[in-house]
Amino acid sequence: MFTIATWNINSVRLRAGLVTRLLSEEAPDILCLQECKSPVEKIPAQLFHDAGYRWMVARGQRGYNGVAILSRLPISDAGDRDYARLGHARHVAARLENGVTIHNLYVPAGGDIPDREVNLKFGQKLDFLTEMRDAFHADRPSRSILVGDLNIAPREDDVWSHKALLKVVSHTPVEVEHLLAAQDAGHWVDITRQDIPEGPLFSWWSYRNRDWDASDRGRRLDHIWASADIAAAGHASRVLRPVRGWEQPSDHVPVVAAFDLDV
DNA sequence: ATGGTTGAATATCAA
Repeated sequence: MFTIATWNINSVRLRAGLVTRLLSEEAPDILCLQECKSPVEKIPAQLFHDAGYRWMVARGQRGYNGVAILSRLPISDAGDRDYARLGHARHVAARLENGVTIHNLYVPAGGDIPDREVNLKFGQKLDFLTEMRDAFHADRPSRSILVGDLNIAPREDDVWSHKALLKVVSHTPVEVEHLLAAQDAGHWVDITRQDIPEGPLFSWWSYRNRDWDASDRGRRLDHIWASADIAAAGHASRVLRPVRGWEQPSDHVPVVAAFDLDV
């Protein structure tokens, strides 16, 4: 058995202390981070190493984006893809010794206006998802886990108000359609919803709310998927809501799952 | 309809 967590950390250097707190309190075998906002060489890898996470596979750039996989189980670098040719550090993959591949993704947020004719970023988001679909169609994943900030809340109960968010980027029908097409192409199973089929499970709350907890205007943007061949091994999903209340928090909280597979 | 906050890098851009 092993456990895996995904967390958009919104600066791995500013929040290195929150990362070590999570490693200490939750001790996932693997932690996938997004929005590290750091070149790889400036990620505090030694700190994580000293906390028992001796392996790291990462991609980074100055100021924006950035993804990292920390692990206390041995992992090897399994490459990356530049979906939609944006030149951004938004994907990295690692492989466990048991042959399981971990994909860590940070899908573009997509800007404010959900119309690719007037908002370049929205088009890039859709293109990114289309290329994910095509890649999974060309090479159907097996013994694979895909996690990350997918920046889309696909279901009605993945947002605080389906009606209010239908025209808000992250919950528009065209985005949901693109996300589900990528999921279907890879025969990916949403492990969080396999475990917890109904009800709100928000993983993100805006910084712009006076009281995130009381108003609870959240969205489920962070996901854990598994390829169909290993989906039955996934269980014990959790969304760590209290982390949003930690000192100087990220606007996202970790999502966790366990897999009953030999390591 | 609007504005609200945060981080990186240092004037804005991205989220």
